[in-house]
Amino acid sequence: MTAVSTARISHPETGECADPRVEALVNDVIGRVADKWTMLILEVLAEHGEQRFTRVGDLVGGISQKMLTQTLRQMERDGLVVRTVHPVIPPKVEYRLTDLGVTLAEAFCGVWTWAEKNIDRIETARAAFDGRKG
Amino acid sequence: MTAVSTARISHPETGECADPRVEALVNDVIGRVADKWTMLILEVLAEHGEQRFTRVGDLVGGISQKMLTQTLRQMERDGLVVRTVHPVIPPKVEYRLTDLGVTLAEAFCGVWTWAEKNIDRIETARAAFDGRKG
DNA sequence: GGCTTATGCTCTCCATTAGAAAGTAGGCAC
DNA sequence: GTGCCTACTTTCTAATGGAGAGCATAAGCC
Repeated sequence: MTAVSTARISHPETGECADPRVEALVNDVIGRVADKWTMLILEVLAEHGEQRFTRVGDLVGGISQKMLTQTLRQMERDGLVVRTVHPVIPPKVEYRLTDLGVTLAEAFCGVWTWAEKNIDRIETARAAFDGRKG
Repeated sequence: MTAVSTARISHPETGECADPRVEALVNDVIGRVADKWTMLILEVLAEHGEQRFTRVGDLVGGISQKMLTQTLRQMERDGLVVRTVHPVIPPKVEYRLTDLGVTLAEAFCGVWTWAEKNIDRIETARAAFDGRKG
């Protein structure tokens, strides 16, 4: 929690952020990056290195081609991945993380480990909640 | 990257995950947790401690009441927040993070700091991309 | 007795978005 | 020619998100 407060550069006295402009930008970045597909693709590329379009889709699993194209394009725009087109027939396009993408993947690492460690607690909590209300 | 690989408990040789069942569950958890509003609410509660409904909405900013209710309910179901109803008029309901929620907030801390540190790089990358294609 | 205020939640309507499936391009094997 | 391969692209439909109104409740005021 201390860490989180530090991270947001907040004023503990007022409970408000020092710079609302910075806050807005951070929220915007979070809004883009905290996307299910972005996280999943990031993780796939971090784990498997450079991969081509179809392979990324298979590794992610359950993503439509449209979302795959869209998300990869957005990640390319944000400088998270590099798109390499090999002008051959049939077409071959490879994607790999940039340095920026790698650092983001590392930042998300804590969330992955958290998810793995706490799956049971979440399932338990869910079952308890549903038993109470559902 | 090493860290990420470790996180997913993968087989470096095959590039596949050891247990597809675990992978599916982790992906499911990530799917829920890697939500813009979940992350934002988590951060607000981590930074400001226990808060009531309207205050959470104000602190998050730009969230509709429907989404606020919905996301808080889901977080409660997943055991991330505790919902305390004070039977007074007008109604007063307070939300605070559970231990589980706190640990998740800490896990996300790295992403926040990453976002703050790399806003400039993202904006630069975006401008370059848009200059090239847009 | 009404009228206002306050709060957390719900409901309804409309815009945006995600997903499934079919289509496109273009060289190559048959 | 027919079909294949791959990375998209388009189209159509289903799901989701957001804005705003409504609801329930009761104290406070006139």
